Amino acid sequence: MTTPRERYRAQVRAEIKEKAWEQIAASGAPGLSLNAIAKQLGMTGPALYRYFASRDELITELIREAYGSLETAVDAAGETGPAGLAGALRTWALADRQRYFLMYGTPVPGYHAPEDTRETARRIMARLVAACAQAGPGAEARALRFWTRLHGVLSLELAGHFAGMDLDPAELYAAEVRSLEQPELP
Amino acid sequence: MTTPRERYRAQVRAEIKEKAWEQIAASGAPGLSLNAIAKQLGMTGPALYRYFASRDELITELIREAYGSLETAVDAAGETGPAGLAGALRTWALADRQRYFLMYGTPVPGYHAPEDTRETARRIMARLVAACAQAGPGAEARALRFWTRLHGVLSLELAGHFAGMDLDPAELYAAEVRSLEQPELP
DNA sequence: AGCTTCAGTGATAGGGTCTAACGCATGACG
DNA sequence: CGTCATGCGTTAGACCCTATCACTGAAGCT
Repeated sequence: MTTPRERYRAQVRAEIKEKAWEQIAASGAPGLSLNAIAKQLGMTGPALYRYFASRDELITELIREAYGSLETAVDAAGETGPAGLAGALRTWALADRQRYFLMYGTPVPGYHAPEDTRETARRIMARLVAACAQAGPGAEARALRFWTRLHGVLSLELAGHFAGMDLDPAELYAAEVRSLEQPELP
Repeated sequence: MTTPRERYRAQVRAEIKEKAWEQIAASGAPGLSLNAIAKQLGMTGPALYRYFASRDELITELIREAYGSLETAVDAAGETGPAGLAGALRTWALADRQRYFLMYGTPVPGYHAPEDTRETARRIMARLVAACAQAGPGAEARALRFWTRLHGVLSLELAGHFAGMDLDPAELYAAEVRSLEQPELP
């Protein structure tokens, strides 16, 4: 049973995170400003500290959400095999590139992700291994290659490094997916 | 012929960039502070604006330097073929991970790299294509795979995503290098 | 009805970027 | 060699930011 206070609190927390996502999409994580969020919600800056202990904690919470949403996206791909999973990953990433970079982008020296996101990461990896198991032997190694190769194409595409290169990122991505379906020579 | 003024100016600019690199290595690009740099050099914050028009311009200059240093690293690898080039890339990246992420990390929405760094990037890519040409047909496609696959492993390693996974990043990297040496099935 | 809890406020400290006006030394030049 | 302009570095200040603190007032609870 939730009290009215708790419901209100959850509501405001959700609104803060929503505005935070908008700001991050617009100007990246370093551009996120608690003051600006508060203003958008019609309150003053310090009020937000009722809901998040610090700016870092808010960002950590967003990272948590990002991991969670990737997990549900991967789960939703279900038993569609490696190719289906790869497709789901790409559409998920393209839906919000800054969300992708929040997880896989430039690390902040000294920052360590909380343990629960690392657990989520492990679960996602397990899903990946399971999907690769039905495509041949050596599921772990296959899943690892899957991850690194797709991340390679995806992160470069999302960062805009293919701009002006007369190249279709989707095709490049698809080619890597195909490369993962055939067995690797030692 | 350089005047004393010019020499002094170049010297101070170099010192600023040196301290900037130290700060970036220690706390990432968002943590770079002109005030802190000025203090380290024994002057006050505004003095730095004699040397760089803005914080962004200083960072842009560092990005330029990063591209330049990667180009010289790649050039130094010379005619050692794809494998040698891959090794040079990895040691260059490991030498300063934040430098790598300055080039290939999270992009800032709205920021566009200056044209000369894009030219440097093209030259580096040309080197890569040349190295791949001696390893078989389809040099461009091969070079592209080379780039995306190595970046995939390297960026995940540098960001610490392999931590606690009981896995040797160097071996993973080497495996990808091997994968690039064999011809790809369509 | 009274009391407690807590959301939101303004004030304040301390940091950042960046502009503007000002002293002052140094190099340039007649 | 003396004069003068160039330009380096300063302080002051505008305007951001995060974060803390004491306080007010309303809402919920007993």
